[in-house]
Parts: sequence; structure tokens; C-alpha cells
Amino acid sequence: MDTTKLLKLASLMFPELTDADTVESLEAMFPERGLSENAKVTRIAPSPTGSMHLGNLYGALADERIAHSAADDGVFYLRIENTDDKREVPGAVEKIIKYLGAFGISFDEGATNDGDMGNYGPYRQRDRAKIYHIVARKLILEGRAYPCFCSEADLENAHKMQEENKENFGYYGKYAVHRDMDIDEAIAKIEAGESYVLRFKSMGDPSKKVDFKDQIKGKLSFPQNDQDFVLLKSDGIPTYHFAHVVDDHFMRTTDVVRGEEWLSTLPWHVELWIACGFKMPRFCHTAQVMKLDEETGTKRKMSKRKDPECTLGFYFEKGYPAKSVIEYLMTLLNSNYEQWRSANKEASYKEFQFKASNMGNSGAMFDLAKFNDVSKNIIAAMPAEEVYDGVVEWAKENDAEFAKILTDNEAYAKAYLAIGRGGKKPRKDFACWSEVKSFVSYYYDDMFTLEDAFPENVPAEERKAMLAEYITMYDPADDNNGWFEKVKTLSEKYGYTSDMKAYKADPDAFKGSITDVSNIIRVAITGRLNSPDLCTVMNVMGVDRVKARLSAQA
RNA sequence: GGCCCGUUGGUCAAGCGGUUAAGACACGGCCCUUUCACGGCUGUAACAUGGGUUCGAUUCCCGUACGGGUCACCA
Repeated sequence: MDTTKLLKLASLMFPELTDADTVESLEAMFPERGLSENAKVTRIAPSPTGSMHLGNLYGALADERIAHSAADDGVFYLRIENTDDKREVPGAVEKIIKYLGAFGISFDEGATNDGDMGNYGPYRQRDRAKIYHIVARKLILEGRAYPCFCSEADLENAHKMQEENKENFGYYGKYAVHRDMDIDEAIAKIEAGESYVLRFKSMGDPSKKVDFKDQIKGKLSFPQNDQDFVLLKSDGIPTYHFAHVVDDHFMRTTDVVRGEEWLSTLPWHVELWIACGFKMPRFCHTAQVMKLDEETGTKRKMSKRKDPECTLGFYFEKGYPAKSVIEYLMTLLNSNYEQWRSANKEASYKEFQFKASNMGNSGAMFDLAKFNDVSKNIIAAMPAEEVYDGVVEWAKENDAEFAKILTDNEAYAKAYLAIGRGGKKPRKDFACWSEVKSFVSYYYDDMFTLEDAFPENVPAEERKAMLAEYITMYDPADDNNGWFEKVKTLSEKYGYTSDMKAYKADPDAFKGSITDVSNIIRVAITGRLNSPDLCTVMNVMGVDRVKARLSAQA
């Protein structure tokens, strides 16, 4: 190998590098972290190409929990994978940080809205060009990387030929046309200004296997890689593969958590890690989250391209509490979480001992019905103040009119939100804030609508008479027992039994029951057949509104 | 098409050679109950398929089918 020529090639490709820019200098600049034995370093590495979706959050939560669950000094950091400037969406980084923050996921280091935080940066890949170039130069000098001058058309032709010959696609073997190009020729082409990429020179033999252990999937076996994949694109920015190896090495990641879509290129990465001379981290390839289709209620694989509506924004729009989403994701992430939760009802999810090995390996499906149940439990456990704050915050963004109604009389809203709350068996009325309005509309005269739900077995005249009489009986000072006694008295007077046992045993023997009478009052007051405890509802509404509602139907 | 991953009740999901095959959600019934919600009890319902290995396979191996991923100068 002609070292002099290779040096010339390298300096032509990376004129910004000096002799001091060596991999050793990088090792010194980004030393091992010296954390405790069990400490794990994980990262979330999104590309700022659009809105976050549930899969990103799922991965982020897994990373965060793995880092913070194993030891006190674990590190979880944010790295921005902005190597593809064509796809970058302005403001996406800010959005990522904002959304993850909204779900209570915070970083120990990494990219922030104003610069970087931490000693292993820069944390935006575009700012790391020099670091990649230093490693690339080393690979060139060792004969493990070379420039390739193929045009897009060249590669397309090769692809077509491979299709016709039923061969594997890619740049390898005889299709790796620049792999053994004369160095002088390459130098000449570069000097002439020809566009090129830097390719990895693979030494793998696909007829042999490479064995691998994944923290989630267990033992895996692949054919060895023989692809001379691209390390640096023609703009000098690395591809994911190269950036992954360089960054996760120099940022000292101990556990690479990523989606299982990376499994197929794992042999590439394995060969690259070895070629670079870096110690491989542990890998956790997570099953992918399927998404719910809110229209049909059916489920299918989440897809960035096909499902723009499965963004995290969906959960904000519906008004699901961040806590609910996290809680549900935890049940998906670690299958023993639910069991733990039922034994530790009050505990924060952070107290749960999260393990990568407890992650499912067969594709976690988003189950809307279950998610709603989880969310109902979360909301049911909140004090009225928290519910009020949640609804108001949501309404301010999504229903300004409702927000005004709520804030105009905060005490009133909190009073009815407190009904059935706080005890051992709290009501589970709503799964998200957008469901609240229709549930509480009858507390407001402007939103009150009367459904035609009066019991049919009670003649209208009798019903009106009962309501008229009840107005005179109603006393807001009554407690629940006193309230019920009055309804009982009224029922008996009109011939409706209050003996529910007898009534159930033989309904035909009676004109009707106290249920009919209380439902008449209920419909008059709330406009519907279903409501929380009527006595409390009436108390919250206040005597004036109650009497007005009753007389309107009397 | 090549390579890889997966397939347990309606849904999610335990299980890791011998179990009456957990649990949660949903659904049905009963109880509680002035309605609803909650809660309690209870019921229906599953190891994709064909071959092996084994005294014994949901569990291990091979094939088939089905689903998914990937095969870019995207991540």
C-alpha cells in the first residue's frame, strides 16, 4: 500500500485537517466517562425531519428509563441527526425538545434550544464534520475507505442489472467499480473537481455468518456484510451508519436503543465498529409501535410517511394528559409494569425497575380502548384542582369559549369536577379533556339542553304535578338522606313504590318506582337520564338554578 | 425477489419441556345501587399450520402459510 499517495489523497479530501487531528486526539478529548459499573449511557437521536410521533416518544422513554433506572449516574442525552439537509424542517429541533419536555422527559446533556449542554458535543451532527473526517482519514490511510465517483445514473444501472440477474442489490463485488481504482487516478479526479462519496471497503464474506447478541431480541445471526456502503456523502457529511459509529463511540454511549428497522444494517455497523477499532456498545432493538387509526378504530403499523396524523400533536388536541400517555407507554415497554402498578398505585413510574430485557420483541400495538382505560384511571386519581387545570389548559388551546366559561367561575367548575372524586373508588368519567365539556354542559344554562328522556310510564300531567310539588319540598340544606327521604315521600304520594326489592321482584304489581320519580327530577335538572349523584349535583348548581330548571318542566 | 424479525383468546400480553395456559382491556351475567360511573363476584374465548426431537411439546429443530422490517449520497 502506498502510504504517501494515500496521505496525499486524504489531505486532498480533508484539507481542513492538520497532523494533530488524530483519532487519538479525539479519544483524549472525549474520554471514557468513568461512571459507576452499572451506569448506562443512552441517547435519543431523532432527525429533525418533521413532527414527532408516538414511536419517537416510545423510544425516548425507553432510553430515558434505561439510563436512569440502572444507576444514579446514568446519562441520557439528545443528539440531533441532521445529516440530511434536504429533509430538515425548520423549527423541528425546538419542537422535539418542547414535546419531550411536555411529556416530562428531560436530558442530562445534549442539544438545547440555545446551544449544547455537556462535554461530549457538539450534539448536532452537522457540527461534527471535522470529527467524522478525522476518523474517515484514518480509515483511508488503513485502506478501509475509498472515494467512489459513481453518478446516480451509474448506480441505477447497476441496480437494474442486479434486478435482471436476480442478484443482491448494492455496491459490492464486481459492482464496486471504484474499490480498486488507482490512487493517482482518484487524486486526479478529485483535483479535477469531480463529485465523489467516501465508501467503506468491506472485507466481509456473506457466505459466513456473524453472530450477535441483542439485549431484547437475544441471539441473532446474519450473513456477514459485503456492502461498500457510503460513509461520507458528496457534501462531506456522514450517512447514518458512519455517524452512528463515530458518535456513539465518542459520546461514550453504552446502550444503543433504536428501532428494529436497524436490524438489517446491523452487520454493516458491526464491521464498521471493528474497522474503526472501537469497542461496540450493547444494542437494544425495540419492536415498533403500531398505531391506531382513529377513524376506523383499526390498527396498523405506524408509518412516518403514511400516518402524519399519528403525531404527538394528536394527544394534545384530544387532551390526553401527558401522564396518561407515559403510563400507557410504560405498560407497552415493560410487560410487568401493570402488575407493578397495581401493587404501587401511588408511586411515580420512575420508581419502577425498568429492564431492557423485559421489553416485548413482537411489535407493540397501540390499543385505544386500553389507552382510554389507563387515562381514565389517571384522571380519576387526580384532585379536582388538577383536573380543572388540565381542562382549562387544554381548552385555552382548543376551545376558547369553554375556557372562558370555566375560568369565569373557577370555584363552580372545581365544585362539580370534585363530585365523586378523591374516595377509594373514584368515578372514571373521562379519558381526555375534550370529553369533559359534553359531560358537564348541564351545569351551565347556555349549554343546557333537555333530552326527551322522561320515563314513559309516567303521564305528563302527573310528572308536572310532581315537579311542581317537589319545588316546594326542595331544601338545599338537606343532606343526602334528607334529600332522598323527600323523594321517597313524593313517590309514595303519587303511588310509586320506594321498595325497590319488591318492585324488582314483580314490577307489574306497581305503577312504577322511585327510580321513575328520581329520574324525572334528574332529567329536569340535568336534561339527561345519566348523571352523578343528583343530590350533590343540585347542591353544586345552587338553589336558584335548580328551582328554575324544575319550574321550566312543571 | 434476497436477507432478517415475528405469529398465544376480540385486543394487548405472561409463559421460556410436564401449568386447571396468568393478568389487563373489551364483551356477557350477577351483586351493590334512585340513574350513570365506580367497585365486588363470575362467564365466554387462545398456543397459525405440517413434520420431526423427546416419556412428554405453547415452549427446541426443519418446512409451509401469514404479518412486519430492510435492500439510498433517508434516518
